[in-house]
Amino acid sequence: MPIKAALETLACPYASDLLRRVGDKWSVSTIILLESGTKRFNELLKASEGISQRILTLTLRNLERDGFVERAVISNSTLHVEYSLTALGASLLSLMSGVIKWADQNRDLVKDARLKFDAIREDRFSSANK
Amino acid sequence: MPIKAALETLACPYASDLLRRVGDKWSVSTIILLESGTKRFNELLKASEGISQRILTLTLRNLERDGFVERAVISNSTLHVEYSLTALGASLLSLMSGVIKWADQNRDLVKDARLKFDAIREDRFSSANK
DNA sequence: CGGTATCCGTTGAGATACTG
DNA sequence: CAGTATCTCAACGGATACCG
Repeated sequence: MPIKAALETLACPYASDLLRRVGDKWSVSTIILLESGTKRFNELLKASEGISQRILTLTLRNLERDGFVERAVISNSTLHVEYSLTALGASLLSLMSGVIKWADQNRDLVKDARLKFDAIREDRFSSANK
Repeated sequence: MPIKAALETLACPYASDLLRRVGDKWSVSTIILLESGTKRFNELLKASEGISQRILTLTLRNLERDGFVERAVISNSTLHVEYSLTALGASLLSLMSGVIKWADQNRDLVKDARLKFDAIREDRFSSANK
């Protein structure tokens, strides 16, 4: 039913918007890291292997902007910033859990499809490439 | 439970992969267009306002490669190509229907969060920009 | 009709160095 | 500690022209 509605209004801008936000390289893994509770910037940095400081900052800002993540500066003597999921972020995470489950259940089908597709393309161009 | 598992294996590559594929500009709307049945290339082109031939081709190739869409060349006198969802593609679409529903239900919360966030940033930089 | 080839501007992402 | 600044490279997306 939601799909029919989306079709009638031609495309579904809100879902596209969401998927583009969450379809970047680090957003989902960051949200997942925050599932187990509040984390500091450097905790997230260490837990996300391969991310740079700059990209983590951008990722967190984007998530914060959409209301999925909350940033709290703890006023101590030393600089201390804590990130946590908002209620909306937790809701998003439970949506993502469905996606994760689906991706896991169907990963072999996707893998096989790719192998098959790439093999055919390989055949088509093998003479030209050689 | 799937999230816990994903956390333990550190990140969820299959879901990230899926979201990046489906997080591009045209994949979801293309899949939605194919929900109502087989479509020809130019039907999809006309139904997707703003897309170019090249991008539609790339979008369809990617969807085909992952096994979500099937391409069939109809051997008539004139060139005729039909695209349709595979079973896997239909399954993906029903997953996406959940995403579409969520995005629709929470769009105001996201919108408000953005307005608030942007207003604060505006304040912070208004003196510098003026 | 259903594509490819080419070019080109914009955005995403990483490395590195510096700072309140 | 938690960022910002700057630079660089690659990927994405669009315009246009051509082709079997």
